[in-house]
Amino acid sequence: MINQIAIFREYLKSRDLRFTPERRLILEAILSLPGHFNIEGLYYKLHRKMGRLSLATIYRSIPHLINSGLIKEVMRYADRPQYEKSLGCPHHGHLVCINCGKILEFKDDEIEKLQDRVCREYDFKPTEHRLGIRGYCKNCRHKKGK
Amino acid sequence: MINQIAIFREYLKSRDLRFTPERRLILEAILSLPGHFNIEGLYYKLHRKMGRLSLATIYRSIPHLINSGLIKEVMRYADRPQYEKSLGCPHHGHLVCINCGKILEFKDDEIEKLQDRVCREYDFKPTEHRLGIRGYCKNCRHKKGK
DNA sequence: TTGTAATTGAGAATCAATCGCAATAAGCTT
DNA sequence: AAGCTTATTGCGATTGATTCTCAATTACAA
Ligand SMILES: [Mn+2]
Ligand SMILES: [Mn+2]
Ligand SMILES: [Zn+2]
Ligand SMILES: [Zn+2]
Repeated sequence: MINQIAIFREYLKSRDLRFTPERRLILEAILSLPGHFNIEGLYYKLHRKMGRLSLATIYRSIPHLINSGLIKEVMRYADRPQYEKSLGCPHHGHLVCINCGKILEFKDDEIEKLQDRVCREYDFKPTEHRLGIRGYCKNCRHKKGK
Repeated sequence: MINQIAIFREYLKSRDLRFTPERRLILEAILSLPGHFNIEGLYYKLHRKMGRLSLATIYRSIPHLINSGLIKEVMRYADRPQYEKSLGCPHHGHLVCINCGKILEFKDDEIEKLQDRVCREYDFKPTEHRLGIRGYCKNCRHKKGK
């Protein structure tokens, strides 16, 4: 995680941007978070811990964190975009339960390979891909009703 | 397409909803559209053709069209959700060019099978899935720059 | 034709995200 | 260490898509 802070600092410097305490706090909060997160959750976490940190500042730093490769947007199914750490976190797809909201992650190299094949077929140079499956998780499908 | 109107009418009746001229016009406009569409485009198409048709009415009928299986939301990458006809349109993934905006569609049964396998592994009952790949299309990748 | 409950259009309301700006401060240069 | 330049912050105002409110209309079954 100290590593990621260094990466962020370096990224900022390379673009003539400043490494501010606010940006450091935002990144640290994200790194200490377990799974996915959204702006709202991040704001409350930071706002609770230390008094003032503007929501606008969080919104403004998200693009920088994405461009530096530290986080990525993973979903936009629901109301708000969801993000997750991307450095050191292998690419994966998501199973989203539309009943209880639980999100399962899965990794499948074969699918990734087939995606590459599709891109080759179309002479398409991919930069990002998302595979999301919605439905009912193990618990919810067996609870009752279909 | 006459078929789809019948389906919509039946769906509405089954839920004690009314088959209004506005709903018919909205569905007809969608059916006459070639590919993907969004609310804004639909509104302008309908508004141009025939004077008054409220934006609110369009927003209100989208969920009904989705629930009746006639359309589905396919993307939410960009600013606004994109929809497409779903009846008689086999499931497919999307290649979205982040330079020119072009959208290519692809179909891959092997990927679909692997997705099913993943669902089986997790005892997950899928209702919908989306595979989106962003990057540079054939033209844009060869134009200039990387 | 009548009655009832759903639907419409228009504008108001909501709410996430962005913007504008004056005060602040990061970080380079002496 | 101090000064300078320019990016950044917080705050409130603004935007813009979507939803809501409500009175007037209308589908549709009896
Ligand atoms: Mn994930
Ligand atoms: Mn499509
Ligand atoms: Zn569940
Ligand atoms: Zn392109």
